[in-house]
Amino acid sequence: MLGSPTETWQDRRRAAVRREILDAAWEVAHRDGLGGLTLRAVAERVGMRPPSLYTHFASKHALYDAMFFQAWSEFDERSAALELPADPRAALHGIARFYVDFAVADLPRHQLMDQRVIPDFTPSPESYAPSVRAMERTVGRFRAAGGVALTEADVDLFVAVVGGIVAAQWSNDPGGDRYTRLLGRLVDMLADDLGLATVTSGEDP
Amino acid sequence: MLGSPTETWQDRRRAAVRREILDAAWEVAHRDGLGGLTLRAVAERVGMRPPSLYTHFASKHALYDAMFFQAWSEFDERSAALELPADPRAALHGIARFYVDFAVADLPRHQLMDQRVIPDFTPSPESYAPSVRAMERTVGRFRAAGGVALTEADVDLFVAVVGGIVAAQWSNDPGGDRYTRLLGRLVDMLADDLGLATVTSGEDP
DNA sequence: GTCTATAAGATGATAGAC
DNA sequence: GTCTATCATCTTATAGAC
Repeated sequence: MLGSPTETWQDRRRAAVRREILDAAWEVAHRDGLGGLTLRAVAERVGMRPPSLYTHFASKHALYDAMFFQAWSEFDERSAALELPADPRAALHGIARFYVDFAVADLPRHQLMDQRVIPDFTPSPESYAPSVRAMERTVGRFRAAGGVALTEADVDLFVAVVGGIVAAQWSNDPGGDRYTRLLGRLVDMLADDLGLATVTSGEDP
Repeated sequence: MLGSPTETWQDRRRAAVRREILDAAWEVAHRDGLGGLTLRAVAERVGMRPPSLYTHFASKHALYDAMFFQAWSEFDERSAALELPADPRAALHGIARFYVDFAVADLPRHQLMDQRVIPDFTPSPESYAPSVRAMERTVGRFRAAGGVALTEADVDLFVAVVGGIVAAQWSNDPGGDRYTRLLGRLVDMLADDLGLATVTSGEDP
C-alpha cells in the first residue's frame, strides 16, 4: 500500500476519485441491489461517462473486489476495537452479537461479504485477507481470554450456525428480529457444548 | 391445473416440450451456474431458437419459477416418503440429515431453493406452496411422533442453524464434508435444548 | 398454433481522438 | 484522464412463414 516516497504528486487525486466511485457504487447497490448495480448508474452518480470508470477499475468485478475489501476492512477494524468481557461465555455472546449486528445492518454489504450473489465473482487474495485477519484475531482473543481451547470444529460450527441466523433473518424476515432474537439462546447452547461455565445467562431478553 | 376434459388433444405434446426445456435448463445451470443460465444456451440445447422458448415460458423468470416449483416439489415428495424413527431425537437427526443431503447434492438447485441468487426473482405463490407444504408436514409429523410440542421459535432456530451448515459447506468446502460432519453434534445440541430424551447418540461417526 | 427471422434496448467492455 | 464512438452479448418483443 505504500507507494515510493516521490510519488505523492497527484496520487491523492486518484485515490480521491477512487473513493468517490466506491461511495457511488455503494449508493447504487443500496438503491438497485448488489446484483442490479450497473457501471452506467455508478458513472452517472459520479458525473462521468461509463468508459471513464475503466481508468480507475479494470472491470466491474474489480469494483466489486474493492467493495469487498472495504467491507471486510471495516469489519476488521471495528472488531479489533471491540471490548469483550473477561468471562468466556459472555465474550462468546459479545462476539456473536457483534457479527450478527454488522451483517444485519446492511444487505448489499452482507451479500458481498458472506454470500456469493455475483456470478463468477471471487474475491482476490488481497481482498480476502482482512476477513482472515479478523477471524484469526477473534479466535486468538477468545483463546487468550482463558476459555477452553477451541478446536477447528468448534470454530466451524460457531461460524456456520451464527451465519445461518443471519441468512434466515435476511431471507425470511428482513428488517425484523424473528431470528436474531434467538441468538442468545443459540450461543448458550454452544457455550454449554463447549463446557463454558455458566456465569451469567445470555444478555438477551 | 385441471384443464377441461376435452382438452387432452396435443396438450401432452406441450407438456412434453415444457419438460424438455426444463431438463435443458437444469443441464445448462449445472454447466454454467444458475446465474449464468441464458435462454440462448437453453434454446440451443433443446434445438430451438431463443424466441421460441417464449411460446412455453412467458419470461426467463417464469422458467426459473418452474424450476423452483420442480425442485421443491421433488423435495416435498421425497420428504413425504421419508421413514422417520419413532424416537424423537433419532427423528430429528433423520430430518436434518435428509434436508442437508438434499441441499448439498446439487448446487444450482440449492441456490434456487434456499438462496436469492437471481436478481429480481421471487417465486410465485404457487411455486412457493410445495416448500410450505413440506415444512408443515415435517413439523406435523414430528409433533405427532410424540416429541415435545415445538414452538415457532424452536422450528425457526432449527431451520436457521441447519441452513447455516449447508451454506457454510457450499461456501467454504464445496464437495467436502467439513461442515456437514458437524451436523450430528449440532442436532444433539438442539435435542438437548428441547429436552428430548437421549436414547441413542447421533448416528454420525 | 408453432416456429423462424429479425430488431429494439440495455449491459460490460475496448479503441482511439483530444 | 476523459470523452466519443463502437462492439458483443443478452433479454424481450414483433412480424411473418409454414
